Amino acid sequence: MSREPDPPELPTAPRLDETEQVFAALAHVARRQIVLMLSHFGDELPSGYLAKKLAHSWPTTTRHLHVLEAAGIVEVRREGRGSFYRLDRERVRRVVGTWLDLLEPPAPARKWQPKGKRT
Amino acid sequence: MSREPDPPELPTAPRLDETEQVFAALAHVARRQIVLMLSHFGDELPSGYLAKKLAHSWPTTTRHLHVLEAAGIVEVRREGRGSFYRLDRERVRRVVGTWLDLLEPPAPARKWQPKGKRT
DNA sequence: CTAATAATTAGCGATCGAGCTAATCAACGA
DNA sequence: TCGTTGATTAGCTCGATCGCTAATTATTAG
Repeated sequence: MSREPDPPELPTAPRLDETEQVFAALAHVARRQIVLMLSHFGDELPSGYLAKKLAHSWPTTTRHLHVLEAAGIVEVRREGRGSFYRLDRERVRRVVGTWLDLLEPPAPARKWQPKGKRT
Repeated sequence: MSREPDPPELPTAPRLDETEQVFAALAHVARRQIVLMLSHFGDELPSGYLAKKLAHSWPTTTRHLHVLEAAGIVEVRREGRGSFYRLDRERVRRVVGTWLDLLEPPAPARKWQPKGKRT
């Protein structure tokens, strides 16, 4: 059975811990700024460049980058003495977007009513 | 000039501290659960109902609700000895959604290049 | 080899967040 | 009035997070 050589774009629903990590990572303003900087650039940025912008010390930025990396939000490519970070836009969109979609009100908008009060 | 008597739905861009509060509030799984419960119900839920579901003590739930309220994500209505919480769906959608939209790549996808390396 | 640059790791102090129990407040029912 | 129920407030502890400086690693330049 050789239908598709590789499922190319099946955006599986985010796992629970994925959601956890991504939302936790995005909770800090510095990390959201990093994400936006990477996004605005479209490509990859070196660690030092980000560190300079962030009004924090470089090691602090490094740690934020680690948090983002652990959450799968960014990937790093090492070359020479440089570290180049790249945003996984899809992942952020998928995890956050999917969660946001859950906010749509369900069909008939059930209403809570006090227990044991029937009729 | 009487065009519209009242701007009915001008979703102003989220303020910076709004984004901060909302993202911080959504960073905790229990609070995201509360939001989803409220959303799924469509209407309002009493504090005790939420507390029972959450596998935490009631005071802990109370505090989570306060965080959500401070972020403007939920509103509370007191009646008798009950507290009824309601979700502000629009606010969540607006703040999170707007931020998510910033992730769209800008037009030509600029690329970073090392400084002082011209030509 | 040595100096300089890019980046991370180590480790510290301060603060914040989240959980709990106990105490308190407010409204209702008997 | 008195007890019960719904809910919050007070106060504590533990652990995680965040920021920093100093030290370390690794690569490149001279």
